[in-house]
Amino acid sequence: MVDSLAKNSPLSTSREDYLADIYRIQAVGQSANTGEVASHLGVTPASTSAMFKRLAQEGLVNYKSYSGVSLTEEGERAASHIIRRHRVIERFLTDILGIDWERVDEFANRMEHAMPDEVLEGIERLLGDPDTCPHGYPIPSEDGAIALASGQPVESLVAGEFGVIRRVDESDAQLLRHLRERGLVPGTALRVVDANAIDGTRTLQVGEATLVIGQRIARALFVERLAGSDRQGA
Amino acid sequence: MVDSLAKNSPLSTSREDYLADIYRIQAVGQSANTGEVASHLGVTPASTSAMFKRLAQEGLVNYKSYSGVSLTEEGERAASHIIRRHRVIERFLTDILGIDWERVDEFANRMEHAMPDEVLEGIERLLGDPDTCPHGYPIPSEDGAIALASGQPVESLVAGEFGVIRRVDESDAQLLRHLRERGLVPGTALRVVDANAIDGTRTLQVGEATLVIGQRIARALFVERLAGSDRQGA
DNA sequence: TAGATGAGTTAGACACAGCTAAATCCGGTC
DNA sequence: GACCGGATTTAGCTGTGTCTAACTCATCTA
Ligand SMILES: [Mn+2]
Ligand SMILES: [Mn+2]
Ligand SMILES: [Mn+2]
Ligand SMILES: [Mn+2]
Repeated sequence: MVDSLAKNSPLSTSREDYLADIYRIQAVGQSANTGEVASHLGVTPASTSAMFKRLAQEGLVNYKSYSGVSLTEEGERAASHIIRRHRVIERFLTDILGIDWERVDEFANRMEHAMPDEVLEGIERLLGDPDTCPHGYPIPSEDGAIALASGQPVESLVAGEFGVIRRVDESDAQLLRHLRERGLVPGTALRVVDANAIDGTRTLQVGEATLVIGQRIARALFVERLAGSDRQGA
Repeated sequence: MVDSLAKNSPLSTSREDYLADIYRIQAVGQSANTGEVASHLGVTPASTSAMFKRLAQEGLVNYKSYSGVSLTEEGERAASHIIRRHRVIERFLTDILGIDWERVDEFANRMEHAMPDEVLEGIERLLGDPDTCPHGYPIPSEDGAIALASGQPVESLVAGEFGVIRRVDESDAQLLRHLRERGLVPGTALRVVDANAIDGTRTLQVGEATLVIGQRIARALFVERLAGSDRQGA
């Protein structure tokens, strides 16, 4: 309590990156421990340990030695603010500047710390207040409210089912490029033609094309299942 | 020479700000001494002195103790690159986002350090490769070439002369707001109706309106003189 | 249940970029 | 030509965020 008197001083770039990473880890239900965060951010566990202590000191996380951190209410507010920036910037880069979606995370990761609020709002207006980043993840509103990440993995669909891609795993640029080149992006409709139980491959109908995907991709595509899941031959 | 082996590592935010400031000082023919730079950047002379030493070490400036710095060729290249970013971002903020021109310097000053080259190029394309920042200062090309700052102060015009505003002093946000509110922006044509020798005020004809300006503004507006400088009554 | 093992923390160091206070220099003034 | 005052530099310190190396803890195994 004593610490949070010097309020409203902006968080350092490093703090913002740590908080956002903790947020993303928590969002998928994992626990944010030292090693996890360290490897995501490309720093040593020692550095992460030191930062956990600082963040705890400042009331942004709850920190129990040897067992990781969780965001406090204040930390969550700060984190969602950065995530919001990150995702809006990604949208800007793809939609307005035409940059490939596998590169925008890296760029947004730098820009997110330097964007004044007014500029972010201007960009949002320009974009028409988008709901998600280009990869389909929800953009938190200014008060921190955020929709649930939508969709279930294609892996969970059985032969004959229809779905629309709502979101894709955005953690690997190679994978993202691969998906883009095949048109596997949010908004695309598909049908699972066949699921091969032996080797885990699936055959998808995407528009006119048919393509076979493996487990990796079946787990990276999150779809909204459509009602017309009729038996395949008809 | 020995130092510049570890090339291409990006310059720190601080170094970029110092270099850009030295560049701007040199561009108006002044010499970049410790006090000047310190007061522009809002740091102490001691800090500036330390930075001068670092920049000299790295081959970015020539530094003679007690007599200031000048940019080396390499330093000038780096500086013009930052100035370029700064001015392109300013254009983006005014032209695309509609932010008032008296606020964009502050924003651009943060954003200029975090903008990847590809993003800057995308923004330039979007803007149609502008020649100047919103205040009329030339944008250096990617190879560092830069046009001369155009125009002569309104102060140098005599009664009856016509001019078009090409550039305005951008160092004071208050002044910029004042100018904007009166339509005194690049591209605006004006005529000097009268120059009062006693108190230094001038009467300008701007479109339909007539307005009286003092010395401060007469020195802040840089115009291109137009040929039709006919005597006033006839 | 006593180690072994691997994850996590601490200790000590470094680079950066800022500060204050105390020298020091340099360009005039007398 | 000595001296004075303001500008500049130096000395010493701080805070941030990183690292490596050495440690300590928690847990799982034998
Ligand atoms: Mn970041
Ligand atoms: Mn994304
Ligand atoms: Mn800057
Ligand atoms: Mn400008």
